[in-house]
Amino acid sequence: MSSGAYDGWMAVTLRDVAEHAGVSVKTISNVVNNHPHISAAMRTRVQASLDALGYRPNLAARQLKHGRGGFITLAVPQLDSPYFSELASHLSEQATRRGYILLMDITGSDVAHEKLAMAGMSGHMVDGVILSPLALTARDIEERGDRVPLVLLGERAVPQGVDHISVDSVEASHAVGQYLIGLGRKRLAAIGREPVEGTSSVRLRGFQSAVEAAGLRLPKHRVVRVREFDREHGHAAMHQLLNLPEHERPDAVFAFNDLLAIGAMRACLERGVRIPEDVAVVGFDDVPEGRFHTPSLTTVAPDLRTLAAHALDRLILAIEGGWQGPERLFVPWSLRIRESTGPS
Amino acid sequence: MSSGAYDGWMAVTLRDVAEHAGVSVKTISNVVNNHPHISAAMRTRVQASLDALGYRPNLAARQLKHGRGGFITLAVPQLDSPYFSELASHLSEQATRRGYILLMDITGSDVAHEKLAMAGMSGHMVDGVILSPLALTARDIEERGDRVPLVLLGERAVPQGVDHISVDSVEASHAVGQYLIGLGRKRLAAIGREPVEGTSSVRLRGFQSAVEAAGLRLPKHRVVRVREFDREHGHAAMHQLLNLPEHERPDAVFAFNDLLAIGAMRACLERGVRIPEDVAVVGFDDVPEGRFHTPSLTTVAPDLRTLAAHALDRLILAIEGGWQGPERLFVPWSLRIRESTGPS
DNA sequence: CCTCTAGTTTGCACCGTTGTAAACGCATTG
DNA sequence: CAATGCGTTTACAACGGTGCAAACTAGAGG
Repeated sequence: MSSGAYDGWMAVTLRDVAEHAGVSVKTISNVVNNHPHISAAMRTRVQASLDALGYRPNLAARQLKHGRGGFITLAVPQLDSPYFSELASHLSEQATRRGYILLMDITGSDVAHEKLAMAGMSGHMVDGVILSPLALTARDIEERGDRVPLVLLGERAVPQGVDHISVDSVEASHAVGQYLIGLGRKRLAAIGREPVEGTSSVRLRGFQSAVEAAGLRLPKHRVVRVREFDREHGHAAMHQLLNLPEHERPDAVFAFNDLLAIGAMRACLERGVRIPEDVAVVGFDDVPEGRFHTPSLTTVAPDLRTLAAHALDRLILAIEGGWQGPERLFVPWSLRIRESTGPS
Repeated sequence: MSSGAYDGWMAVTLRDVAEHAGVSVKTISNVVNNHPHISAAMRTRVQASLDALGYRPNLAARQLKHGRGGFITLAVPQLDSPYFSELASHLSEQATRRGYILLMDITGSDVAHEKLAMAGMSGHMVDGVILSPLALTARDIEERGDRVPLVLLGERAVPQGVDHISVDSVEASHAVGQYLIGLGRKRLAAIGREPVEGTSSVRLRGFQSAVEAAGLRLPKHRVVRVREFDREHGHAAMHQLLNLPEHERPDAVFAFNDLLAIGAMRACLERGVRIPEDVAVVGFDDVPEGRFHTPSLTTVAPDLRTLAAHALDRLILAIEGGWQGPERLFVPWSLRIRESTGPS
């Protein structure tokens, strides 16, 4: 081969070890995979050669042979958001513990990219996919051709026939609404409505039901639409709310994630609006940043560790052939009350 | 569900396509890799079969054949820190664009894990490693047996003979010192000294040189040691500084990363210390969180995009066999002045 | 002493793809 | 019309590892 990836360094193969130990290739393979029925003498002898040469199995060859790769893809819209990077951390750690390697695929909320990820990305190396869809519709997912094991995360696009894991946003958002109303707040607002069916619609539904159950209203102009769930959009959205006429201005805001909430709080500061005296703010996700923010942020904390565990349970079940049918799982959550809503 | 005749799920191989098109396997391969010297007629005919069957090349086989895997590992101590997740984002995106897939390996600043990562992790699939060492010493790195192409990031452990890329922390920290002194601050402090040679010693050196050049002092008790660079430790460290006797208490603090700074600011709030009036605070990294914090954080912004680009340039050079010897590269940085140090 | 088993070890084919070199056209030439 | 050449297609052998079944050990039993 021409291309000199110079450096005579050549990987040690089973053949090399076999030669060194003076036995057949298959025997080495047997020892490596510790098959039963190997004599103790042989085992130690082979092990010595193995160590001497520093053998490392070639994963590519292995997976080519028995068709499975040991890779799982996590496809998320972005990594540089604390929610996703924390999720990725948990998944990566737990996947490693279970003998899989987690690949990360950043889709950038691009439909084409999400479809590609869903199809198992780059061919046959990927045994399963954990997808947090943002752009994909339920139909897109239903109609996927490939049959790579798939687990969906998050609130968006819930098609039939696919495993789906999330926090129960409706319930949690309902609790947020009740909590704010319990504080005596009357003019509630929400930040984070999106154009498509997804996270926001679910959270809005729960929140709205609590508001209406209390005989209050959540008028359209106090539900602000955003394009992305980041600080900048939260910031802009809050300014919009503060531009409302005095008697319409909110005294409590539920932002559908923490980043939006943090942006919103910044806007309050700029306008001299006090938190929590003038406006109470609640987020969703419990990112570490919210705990150290001034004021610290009241939020819904989903149990990400459990989320990751469930996702891997279901995915590995499907990969290893024990899948019995789709499940819809919810993970625990809790409301973390902090300074942004004042003393309870 | 729909999609015609070929549905029974089995990966489509070159052989299947060859049969379908009535030509040899190699011809299909040629078309897929668009080799020269293929007649237009053949090309369209094969393409038709390719599309009809939905062929996807099997990466495992491909890499088994030509020995290279197309994978790069990024090994970082943690992902759930905004600095690393942002870095990972850039690297992942740029790696994909260059035809490599980025694997992430979270070492948890564990020596053994870092060594493993450095050795190319999981056998032969990984063509190169980008490592941000935290626990490894320069000797560990020098003595590595494997010869997997390696690029180091960050300030720690700079051995001979290995590519190394970072921001020039000494210079940047010097600038931070000068800036604070220029604001009229006299009792400077630093947060983030570590037990071992690394990021902190470099930043401390630059900062200290500026302080001393101005005829001031940076006494030991105003340089606080931390075990980790996170908000909690910054918080504790600042409390420690605020416990100093009145005349020793700092009027300016340089935290060696933004998370420490954010924790420190929280401590100030708790003690009723005003920022920037009583204490000016500066961080390092320019994480998005600092821009939206109250007060927003003055910090050193390294150019992560360039950092990622350089790292990949060097690594891919080594992988593809054009490496001429180690280089030490610095990426641009800038000082972002915000509320935590007041109007300049 | 020979057969039978059970326990070990081995040879071989094959996973899907591609490099190499040889075979096949087909058209241009002497 | 045969010789030459070029562009196109094909057969075959790898890459490294593992499933399968055959081949070899011994020790047990007849």
